[in-house]
Amino acid sequence: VADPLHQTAPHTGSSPEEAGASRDRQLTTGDMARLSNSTLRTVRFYEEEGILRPVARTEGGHRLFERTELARLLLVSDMRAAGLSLGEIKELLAMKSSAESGGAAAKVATRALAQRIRELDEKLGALTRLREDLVRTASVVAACLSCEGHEFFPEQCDRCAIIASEKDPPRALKVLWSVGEKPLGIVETAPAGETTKEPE
Amino acid sequence: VADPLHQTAPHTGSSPEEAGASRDRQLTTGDMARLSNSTLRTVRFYEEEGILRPVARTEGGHRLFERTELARLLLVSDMRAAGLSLGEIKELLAMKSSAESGGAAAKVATRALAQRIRELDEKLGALTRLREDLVRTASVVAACLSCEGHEFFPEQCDRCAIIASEKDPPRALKVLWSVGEKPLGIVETAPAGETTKEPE
DNA sequence: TTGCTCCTCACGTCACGTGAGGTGGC
DNA sequence: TTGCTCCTCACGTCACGTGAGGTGGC
Repeated sequence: VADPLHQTAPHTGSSPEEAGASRDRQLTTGDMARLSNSTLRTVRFYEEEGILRPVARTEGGHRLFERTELARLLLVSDMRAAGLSLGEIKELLAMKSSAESGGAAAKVATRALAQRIRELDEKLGALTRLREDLVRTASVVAACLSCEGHEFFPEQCDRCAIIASEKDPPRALKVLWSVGEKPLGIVETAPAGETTKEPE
Repeated sequence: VADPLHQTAPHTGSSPEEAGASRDRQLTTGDMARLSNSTLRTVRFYEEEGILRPVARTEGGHRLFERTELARLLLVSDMRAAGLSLGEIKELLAMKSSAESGGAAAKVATRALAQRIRELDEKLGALTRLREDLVRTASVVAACLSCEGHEFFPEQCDRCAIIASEKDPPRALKVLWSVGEKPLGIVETAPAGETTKEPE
């Protein structure tokens, strides 16, 4: 909802010609964060972790990055979003430089990449199944939009014809729409009669 | 590699008839963990968070769960794997019980589910793009398998014909296979001559 | 001179992991 | 009686988030 970084337009200079937003100029920490949709803190943290390295600092101490570091950050961000830990990502980044020859590096990299691709396929499968489950759930729940003052509503929807007639209902429907939950504050030893006020 | 829970067979009793692994028997914390591929700690943590609730305890203090709680745990696990926070998941789980009528609940749920489905689509897109990038990278790197003692190897692979001839190379190739990195221990002010020992 | 950007600590948070030390049930 | 399972604290970890207080550059 609220974006983590002040998402103002990056280069609101007068003319795009002279505004200095040109290619292959060095990037600040803020540029890196904006262009990768991450945060200042993340860029600095990745530097601490040895994943990114600024080429220089201004005399004021501001970091300056090459554009290749942005590509690196973008790859790391995507791999993090795919669920890899920073340790696993570091291994991938270090594969080539820790090999003795090109052939050795290629062998290690081929294996590792194939493994990561298999894992991505598994994850894509899981997310797709969840998606289908939610889609089917939403289409059933849409039939409840006109449910007002129904005798079954909060506690016994599973006895309602709309829900009960579903053969092989999606899991999210079973979990979200079956017996209502009372997550906290259940008072089982409460004296009966205080709960419902009957009109006198 | 090593599975987090001791993955022994759950019910190694004599005959499957009498071994008591039947349907709708109550589940222990360990059953819940095994059947959801999570851990004892996670099940307990979800109880602390109000997401799961055991129906009872044995006199020894062991938790007992209904089978519906397993479905709940499975849904929560999948949503966590999809990147939702426990706070977001709790909101989804509480939607129905916090609504006034069936229609109101359905309205809230329809909106929320549609939103989550959109987010899943975005995530699926991102993971698919990463997958394609890795696949293309692997297919290029496969050509390096026979690279031995090459003049360009560690530092100048981007000048090698195999790499340079790629028009629009995948990002992972650029990051993983361009100029080699020396992540730690760069000594720029080192006195020259100590690094390489020349035979006398 | 005024904002906006970036800096360095340093403590907080989220979702668990990982023992320590003890009991339970077949 | 012996294992294996489960229990309750309680501290650790990973990947950052979030101020506090200060400087920088157009």
